[in-house]
Amino acid sequence: MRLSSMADYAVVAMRAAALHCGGTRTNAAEIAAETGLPAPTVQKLVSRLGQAGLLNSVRGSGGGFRLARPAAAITLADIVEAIEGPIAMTTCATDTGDCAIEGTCGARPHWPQVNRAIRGALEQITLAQLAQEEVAA
Amino acid sequence: MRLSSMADYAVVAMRAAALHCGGTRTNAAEIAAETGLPAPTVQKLVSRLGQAGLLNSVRGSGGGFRLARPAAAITLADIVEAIEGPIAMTTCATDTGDCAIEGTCGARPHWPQVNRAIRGALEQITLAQLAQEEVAA
DNA sequence: CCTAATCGGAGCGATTCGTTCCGATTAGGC
DNA sequence: GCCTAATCGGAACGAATCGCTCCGATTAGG
Repeated sequence: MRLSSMADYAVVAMRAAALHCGGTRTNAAEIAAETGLPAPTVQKLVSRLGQAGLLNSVRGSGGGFRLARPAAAITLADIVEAIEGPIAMTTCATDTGDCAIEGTCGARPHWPQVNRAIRGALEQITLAQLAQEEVAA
Repeated sequence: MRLSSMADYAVVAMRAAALHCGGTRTNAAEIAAETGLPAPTVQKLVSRLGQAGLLNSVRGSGGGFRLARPAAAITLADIVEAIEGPIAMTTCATDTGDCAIEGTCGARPHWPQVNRAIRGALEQITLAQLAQEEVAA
């Protein structure tokens, strides 16, 4: 019920990237300096975020990355899924057959409902909202 | 973003306990047999759940435990908090001062809002709903 | 008073997570 | 056209948490 540190840092890093909203490319070192996160960790984060399609990255000298979509079109659910994989409370919701009590688990049919509720809550928070200084009422 | 196996099992165990709704005491071994969970694990679960006040346990020969409240008055949030502690996406939401980037973390003011949304989603699911065979629309 | 059964807490092993380092790739300068 | 420098991408190591199991404390029943 607590998201991993990597996902936590990813949100912070994405917020920092969003503050470069003018379309100017930034790089991992700059994000690390602005956020105070360890530089290698930021590198790993942008790598994962790039694979997920949230960041467009350019390699080589003078390269860097920028948001692939407007900040308003990126939600917390997108960022969390990019780092942690599908949002699911239980393993049985995504994988099949690896649960020993699958046969007798009467709670299983109810998990999709819970997952939808959680995911819906995260989809309502956009990166644009997080980029604001003040918290919305 | 994925709850621990212990919390997952706790939900299954609590559901099994709720099926003994007639007020009859059950014991850890019985729950283990019904759910297929390892008996020692069930013992640890009921211990934690008893401390949290969700189960009333009676020790000694012929002892056991039963729900401390009606199933409709126990929510997923209660069970998860009993096993995993306070529901919080980030550590900075509960603890203070242990975050290295606390000063520069602009995302921090927004986390309470997220936490409330998640917790609200879990509070809407009661143990009585989980005890039903069919999933509610 | 003794025995048996159950809850409660402590210890160990395994898996995952987080961090760090090194290689592959590409733009810029000579 | 070639070389250099800078950046992303993936792989390996160490640490911490989590999950499982065993043993002791407590209490009802005989």
